[in-house]
Amino acid sequence: MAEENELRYDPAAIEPKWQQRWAADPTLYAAEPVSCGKPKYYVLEMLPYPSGVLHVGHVRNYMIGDVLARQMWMRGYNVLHPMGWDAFGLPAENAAVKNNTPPREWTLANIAAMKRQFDRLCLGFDWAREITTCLPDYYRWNQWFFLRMYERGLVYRKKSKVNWCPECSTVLANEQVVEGCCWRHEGTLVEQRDLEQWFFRITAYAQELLDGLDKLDGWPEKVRTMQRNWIGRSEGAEVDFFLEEQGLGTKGLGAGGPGAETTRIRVFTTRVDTIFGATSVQLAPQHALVAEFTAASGELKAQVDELLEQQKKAREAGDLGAIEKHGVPTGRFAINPYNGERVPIWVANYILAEYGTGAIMSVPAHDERDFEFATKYNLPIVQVIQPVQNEDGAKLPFVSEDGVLVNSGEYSGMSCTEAQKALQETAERGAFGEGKVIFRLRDWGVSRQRPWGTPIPMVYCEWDGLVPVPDDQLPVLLPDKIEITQQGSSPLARMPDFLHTTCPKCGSAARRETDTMDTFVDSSWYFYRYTDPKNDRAPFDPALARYWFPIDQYIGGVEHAILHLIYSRFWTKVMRDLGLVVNDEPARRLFTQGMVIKDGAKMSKSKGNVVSPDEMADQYGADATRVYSLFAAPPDRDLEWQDDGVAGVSRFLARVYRLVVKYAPVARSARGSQSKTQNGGAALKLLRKLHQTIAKITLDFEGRWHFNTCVAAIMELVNEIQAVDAQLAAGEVPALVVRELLRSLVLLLAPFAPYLAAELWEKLGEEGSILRAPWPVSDPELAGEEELEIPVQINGKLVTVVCVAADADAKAIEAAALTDAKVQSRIAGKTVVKVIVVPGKLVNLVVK
RNA sequence: GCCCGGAUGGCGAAACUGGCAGACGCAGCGGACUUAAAAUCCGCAGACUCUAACGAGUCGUGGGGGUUCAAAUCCCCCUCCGGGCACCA
Repeated sequence: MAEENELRYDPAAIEPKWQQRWAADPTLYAAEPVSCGKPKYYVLEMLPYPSGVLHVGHVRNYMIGDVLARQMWMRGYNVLHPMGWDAFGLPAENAAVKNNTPPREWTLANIAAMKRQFDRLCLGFDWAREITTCLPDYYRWNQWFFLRMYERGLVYRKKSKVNWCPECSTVLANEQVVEGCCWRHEGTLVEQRDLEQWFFRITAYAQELLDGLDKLDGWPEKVRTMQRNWIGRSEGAEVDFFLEEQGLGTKGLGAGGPGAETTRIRVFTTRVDTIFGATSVQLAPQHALVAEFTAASGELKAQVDELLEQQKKAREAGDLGAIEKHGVPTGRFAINPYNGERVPIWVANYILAEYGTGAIMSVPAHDERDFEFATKYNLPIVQVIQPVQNEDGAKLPFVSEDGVLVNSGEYSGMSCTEAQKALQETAERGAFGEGKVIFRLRDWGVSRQRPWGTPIPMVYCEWDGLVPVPDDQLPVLLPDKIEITQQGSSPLARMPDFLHTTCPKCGSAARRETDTMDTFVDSSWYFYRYTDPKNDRAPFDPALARYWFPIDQYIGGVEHAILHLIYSRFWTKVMRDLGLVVNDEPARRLFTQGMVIKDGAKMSKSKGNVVSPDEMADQYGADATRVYSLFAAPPDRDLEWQDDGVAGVSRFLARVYRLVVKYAPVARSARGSQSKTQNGGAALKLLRKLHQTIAKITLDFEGRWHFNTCVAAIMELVNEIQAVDAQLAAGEVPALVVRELLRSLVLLLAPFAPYLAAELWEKLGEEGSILRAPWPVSDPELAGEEELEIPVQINGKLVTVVCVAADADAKAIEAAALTDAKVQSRIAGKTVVKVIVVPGKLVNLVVK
């Protein structure tokens, strides 16, 4: 038996010791070569932005991934568990202005600090594969991809309305605008500006991105739904209404050809079957035709300007949906191509120029919004669909799709679906429309007017125009010294050394593109670089990517559901089409962890409720911090952080330490082998509990990831061992059993509390690193109970519990229940109507 | 408005296929050890009622209804909280 003073658990001594030992052997966390013959497992947590201030909310997902990685190592998988830094971005520029430190210096210092924190928490990353996106050996491949995509027409430049955040002093992608505000600056309204911008043609993959979601059954339904909504597929038809030339009736009918757009108005509708009920055409204020109308009428122009102003205000208020509908009649008319009906053309503030064709037909009888508008402005309402089931007639059948057409000429009598098909065919034959699928998804605007990002590898030459930088001139390096300014165009444009270059084609003086790429470009493909991080001839070796991809388990916050997670899906498809990868999707399974809450709010610096992992580790140890994070709630749920809880876990770890150290000499003395059936009494009970615990934890790892109940199961096991301490101390439990118990206990604990487990592994005299020790296997024979306690209910209420043999059949259980004294007294004088016996579970007597 | 989650003791939670509700832990209470305290160990602990006590009974998983021998779990309706989407034609 060990001395008292050896029994004190001191993480401050144990943890640095093992941290140092493991740092000296980086192969411990390294993935093995692809030829190792083991099954591969790629577990990845989303790479962090190195902000320098880390709280326990940030590290929760790394702990989840780390526990998983450690268990997979022990189960004999070739595990890839890398980490890197999403190191470009605005905070570095802001810090640069504030502290007068270059962004690069600030960023690299933060990375060093965060890396130290990660190591302290024993997050087992393969640092040999570390990537830092702000370094040229990484971002040159952003440029390389940009050029490949440019060659394929997947990158283009155009002038367009873009979202401008005045706080960031740069353009934002649609995905980065949340409720009209910048995603980084809550409350800062995004302005609309007209700028020349670079775009990635993500819309070319819209349908595939949508279809792929059906196959991603390892992703949370919530994320898939959000992406579906974002992509926003609508099936319908485009139809031309003919513009009535003033005084000339329907000239231009069926014309087409050049100039045709001035004689037609193309609308998009998902309900072409209601077209006979169209009583007006509504244009967005920005519609090209509106400009023609207003040119002729100053009064109309003033009215339209007012509509534009209302739209702008609503957009700035962040809620275009709440705009009060206003419209103005243009005094012009359009001709319905199906029935020649003459309908007025209006301009309305709720029509979006950027969706569909920027023009709609208004069918008040069958669309709630059109109904509202028509009622307000006294436009006619014509019903053209008769619902199959006549609801109480007062209500208009706004959206009924299972109706029959009426008042619709030759189409009357058709069902809505039949009519849609027939009407589309007619339009196509008459060349005044077609079936059309449109998406809400827009192309990804990637230009940023900031200096701390990947330079876009393009050159403007007076003679050759836009010229891509040739591959052999990559990377286009950022200047060493960047002078940060917050206003106007990108600071890079004011740095002559960067700006001025020569044309790669003709050699004459030329000017570089000074916009940089959105940082989401960096994170769209980083996980491929981990497979081959040092490659200087290609972004990665396709053979390595083929081995490791797709990612088996991706872990991160749900806030990236439609940013990073849609961009990286797009990127994977592009890379597949470039022949670099064979997988269609980057990650097989996605896990989104819950938030960490403190004092009722999400942990954040601005709320002042952050808990630092360093402080926790100082006070209770890294192991206790880890185990608490996993024990307090299942990983997918929000976690309410309580320092007292960490203290409790720390007490538990101290108990484990004392228990193992106390009986380690017994375990070490064990010799020979013993048949598993030879044990009885306390030894048998302990072995049974042990093997039940192994089975439970193994199952949880494979299935539902309820790591909180895994920890609880280990606690139960420890409690049970401790309960027979007297017998253990008296030597009543064979040394071999003690050895198996302690050894397995330490192994089960190893993924959760790696430092403590390593220390105890050594104390048990075990050879080799516990990081690669095989995961214990549950023996079903030992895990099985001999006797079971069967609850007995009368009329569904628990009365007592009877003990029966584990293999007792229904008859035996029923007999045991009926002969029980308590049961007898309860059923005396009554009739047992029915007996339900569920072997192994319970007995229920129905008594009258 | 629409679509996802969620609601269980004083608190975090557990109950995996409908089968003993509250495992495990925090906070709490009582005891042992100690001159004392800390640490540790042992025990109690959903609410209510009855009983001097041993015990016994009733209620109980946001609310209401239903299915079933049996419901935290399945079905219908409702409330509240969190998240996402929202004139998308």
